[in-house]
Amino acid sequence: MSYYVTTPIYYVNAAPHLGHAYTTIAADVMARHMRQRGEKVFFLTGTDEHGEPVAQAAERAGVSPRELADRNAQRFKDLAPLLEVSNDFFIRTSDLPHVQRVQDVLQTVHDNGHVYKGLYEGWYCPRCADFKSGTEIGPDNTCPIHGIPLEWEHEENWFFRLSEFQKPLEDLFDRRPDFVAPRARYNEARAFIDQGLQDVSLTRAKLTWGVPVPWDDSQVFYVWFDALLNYYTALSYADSGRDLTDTFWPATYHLIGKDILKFHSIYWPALLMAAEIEPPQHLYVHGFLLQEGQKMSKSLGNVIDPIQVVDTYGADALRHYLLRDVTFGQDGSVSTTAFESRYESELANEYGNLASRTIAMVHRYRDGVVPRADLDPTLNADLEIAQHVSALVDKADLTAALETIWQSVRRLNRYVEEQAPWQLARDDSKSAELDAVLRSLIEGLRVLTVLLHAYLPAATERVLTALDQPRTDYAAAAYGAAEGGSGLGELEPLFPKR
RNA sequence: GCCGGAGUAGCUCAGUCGGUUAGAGCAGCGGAAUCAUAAUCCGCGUGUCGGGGGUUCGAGUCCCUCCUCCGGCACCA
Repeated sequence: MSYYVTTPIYYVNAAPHLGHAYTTIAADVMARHMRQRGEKVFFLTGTDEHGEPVAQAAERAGVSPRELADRNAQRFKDLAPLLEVSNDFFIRTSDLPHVQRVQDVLQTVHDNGHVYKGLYEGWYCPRCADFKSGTEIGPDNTCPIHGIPLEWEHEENWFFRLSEFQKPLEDLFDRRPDFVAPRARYNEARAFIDQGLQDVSLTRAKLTWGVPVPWDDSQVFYVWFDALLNYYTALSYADSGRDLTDTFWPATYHLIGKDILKFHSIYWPALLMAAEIEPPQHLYVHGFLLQEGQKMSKSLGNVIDPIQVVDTYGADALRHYLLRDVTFGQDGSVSTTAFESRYESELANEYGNLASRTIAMVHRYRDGVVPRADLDPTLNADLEIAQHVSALVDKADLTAALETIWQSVRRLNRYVEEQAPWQLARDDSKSAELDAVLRSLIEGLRVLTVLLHAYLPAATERVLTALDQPRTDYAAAAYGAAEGGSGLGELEPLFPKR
């Protein structure tokens, strides 16, 4: 089966921050997990580069929009490897093949009769690259997000007949109750549809930094349509010379933040239907990371800097923290003290030290060779959790999946205390017992490490190397999948105390 | 105003179809152990499950109502 997961493309004008890292990490965990299961995976992230704000910033900087975009996109591109993120491609909406493909698709929408010419006017925020209405307009006609004055704009442009898709969208939502998750977000989108859809402006006349409208060269496409199409266009050129569209479309999961729900749950499927392309399978809407009860925002200056955290603690630590401390799908608070606490008590003390003590005991008591003994069956229930974990990841319940694994990490530490191998080692008549305990511990550690691999790619790699059991495929996550007899290497502390 | 979500131990949160004395982690206190990154393990909670009312043999879990916070939409401007 094929599995296609995407992050939103990040607007290139902003600097990468924890929120970007969060979504990207979550998508990466899903992608890595599915690869372990042998699925054919494609994982896409990238940057959204068109629109007025970039053009303006470029002008201020005295460079072309393209040059500015090149410079800023690089920061997002660099973030992925830093976070141990394994995206298969990084799309930029300024990529020529993307631009061409957007034109193709939207030409089809036009040719299918879903586009007409109309007059658009309203209050426009150049930084949002969007017209504003209703409560979106702050006091004295300012943008409530940016606080800057809105500009009254009116222009003739092309409209997309969104209203025609009222019924098709209702049908889509009726037919597929899991189209948008969590449920609360489904309801929210559904409510928006139920109140009646109005046509939306598809193009802009005043902009130059955008995808030109093929049937009207005085216009470019409104940046949102250009941006949404990235999920589809990327497949056509990501793998040079080969079109992956038939393999991976429709996308399995678009991960998005709740702020862009409307575009993804309404405009996007409607647009695809207008182009006679199948809508994606699932949208999964995660929450916001809050600090001291407030949404993180650069302007508030209260952001945990992911680059700094990775620098000090490593990418695994950040990945673990974000998916463990914040229930995926809900808003959650984050703080440096909570981060440090998770790092020390869970990564260093529980998992890291479990690996250290287990491997050390095999070295000390059995010269570093895992005994060929039977496994202790009392651990079966705690270690045969692979199916349960994968079922949770299928639902994008990444926090519950990690919690499930972690229960068993704790179980193994308890097992060490219960069995007290150091006492068995003092009594020659207990030698067989000690063999069984050590073998079971090593095997348990290995199973949990395979399961954790999607979350902690770097640390688990080191553990599996030390165990001389490099397999990470999902079948290897079965208790007993590895035989005894391996010679163990050394393992430096996985998560050293800071 | 309408719709949704949330309100559970000092903190962060689980509680599936209503059912045994309401749970976990963290923090705190006491203890055990010594394989390990002084890492682990055990023990210790008198919580008005936001308030009130109702249904039920039985409600954190269902219904009504009110309060607070968050979000979506609408209205006003």
